[in-house]
Amino acid sequence: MAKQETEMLKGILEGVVLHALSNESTHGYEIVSWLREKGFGDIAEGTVYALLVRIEQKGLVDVAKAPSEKGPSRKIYSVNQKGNQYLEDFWSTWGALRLRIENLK
Amino acid sequence: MAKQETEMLKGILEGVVLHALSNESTHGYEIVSWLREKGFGDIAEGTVYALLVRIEQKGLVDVAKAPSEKGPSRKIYSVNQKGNQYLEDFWSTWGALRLRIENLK
DNA sequence: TACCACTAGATAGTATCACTAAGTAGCGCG
DNA sequence: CGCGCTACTTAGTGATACTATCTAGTGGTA
Repeated sequence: MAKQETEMLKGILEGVVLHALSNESTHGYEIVSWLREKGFGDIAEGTVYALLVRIEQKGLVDVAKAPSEKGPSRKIYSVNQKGNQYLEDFWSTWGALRLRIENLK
Repeated sequence: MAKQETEMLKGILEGVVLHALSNESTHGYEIVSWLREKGFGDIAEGTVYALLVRIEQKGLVDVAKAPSEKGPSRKIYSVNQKGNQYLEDFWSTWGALRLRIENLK
């Protein structure tokens, strides 16, 4: 991936994934393919799984185990109250930053 | 500063400063106050100076020494060819990312 | 059976970047 | 002389995305 994009994604990817989970609780593998659909195709799987562990440890999501027809059991992540609060902050921070950047040009 | 914003700035601040320098070559202290004007008020001085060293080492800017009426001599940074290329990439990366994010909502 | 492809997740180590905190240094003013 | 402003430097920290590799289960196929 382009190095610039890698750095820009910092602090953003977490919000993006959380946003996805707030629409529909699901598991890591599904998130990865969802990201690819949304144009974040170059993101490494390892990055996503690490991120999921992180938001779990921060207490932003609840986790449930679910069996899979094909493959190891899944971990289903769903955004909880704290996660929704975080998500709200994320969007407002993003909006403010976006505005300031656009005003530069 | 809010932790979310700190992370979001990664990879962006560099482009912002480079953009400022492309409009007018100037020195670190001036950049800091320019950033404050533009709404990036919470950015620590140390951060800016470290960033300037970085882009200098990357060869994105040329540096000239200039005396100051009041205080130690200044280092005047000006964007060179490589820096302009980097800046172009920065804006295109930013534009693409911004679009993808906005499309999520 | 042996192998491969796909699903699903974990882990160890690295690089980058913004941060805090503290310092150096020159100048003018009361 | 001490204070405030200008101007830059440095050491150390924390967060995050990266690469690369690993474990594991299921089904298909030569």
